[in-house]
Amino acid sequence: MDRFVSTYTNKIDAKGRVSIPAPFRAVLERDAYPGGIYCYPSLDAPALDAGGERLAQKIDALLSNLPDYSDERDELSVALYGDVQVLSIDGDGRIILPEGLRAHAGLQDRVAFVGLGEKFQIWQPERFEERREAARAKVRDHRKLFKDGREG
Amino acid sequence: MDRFVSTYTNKIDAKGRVSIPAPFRAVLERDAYPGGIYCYPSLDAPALDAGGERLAQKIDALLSNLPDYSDERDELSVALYGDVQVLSIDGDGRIILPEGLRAHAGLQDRVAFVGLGEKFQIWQPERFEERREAARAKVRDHRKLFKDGREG
DNA sequence: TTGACACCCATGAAATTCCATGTGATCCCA
DNA sequence: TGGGATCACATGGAATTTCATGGGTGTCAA
Repeated sequence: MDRFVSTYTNKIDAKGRVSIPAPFRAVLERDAYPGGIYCYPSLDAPALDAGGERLAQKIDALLSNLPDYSDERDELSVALYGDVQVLSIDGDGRIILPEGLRAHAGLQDRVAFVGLGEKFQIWQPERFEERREAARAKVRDHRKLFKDGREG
Repeated sequence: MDRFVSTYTNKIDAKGRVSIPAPFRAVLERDAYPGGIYCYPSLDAPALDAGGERLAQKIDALLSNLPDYSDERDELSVALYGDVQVLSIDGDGRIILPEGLRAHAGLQDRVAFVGLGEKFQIWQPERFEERREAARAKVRDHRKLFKDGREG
């Protein structure tokens, strides 16, 4: 199975274009639908979530459990589909990040592509470093707890 | 599979015309019946629902599950079909929104097209922003329900 | 004859496609 | 194993196309 792994940092050029890291492109080539990739603001982080067709099908599956024409379904649809943008990939493997998405993630001139398995995230590099450090610290805590439990 | 995805805001011109966003048109071209699109007031929001043939079939399916000559079916038929308009698409991909529909959604000079997967909605942009915020809040509340979806 | 509307064309801005360059990594062969 | 040739890839910019929008004209009906 193909996964998005590792982190790459690329530049946004004057036209708002960014190259998708080649390894990610390779994964997308098998999974993306011809039109491009799906991208939307992360719910709980100043970042963007992105992925291919597999990600979109997850959203569909989620909504298909709700009855047609219910308030609830419309509302979730708005949040799940209304915020999504389809970013087309040009011949050189680049996408254009629209203003709205850039604002949400605070992107300026460089972006970090962070592999998360079946999807990836797009971060402002410095912010991602902070988040990464926090995550490491947390893992250390957990390991410590685990170790204390075993040995204590 | 083709879905209506993302949100676009366009202008109503002096003649009452609005361009349907090109990505939506692409979806409609495969799905719409030649005459135009179906459009009607949303049941539970100050907005319009719209879509192509697939949407119409969904409505049919919904009604066919209810017993003939039941009050419920009559009411729903009226609610769903009674206010439906077929809007023809001109050579430049534009529609004209009749007065009745514009009134229901409070449309002035700009409209937001909101992709909802199998259909899309037409909103007065500011109202939609409020709804979008509410929807996001709700999704955050319901997070646990679809932990396996968007947040992987 | 006056609107309402379908059809056609013009235009500027934005997006997509195409081509060029630099650089770092990889490969191959002496 | 060193060193040159090659390739992959990110990046920059030009050329071309798409698209939203504005406006004109003809037709049909009230």
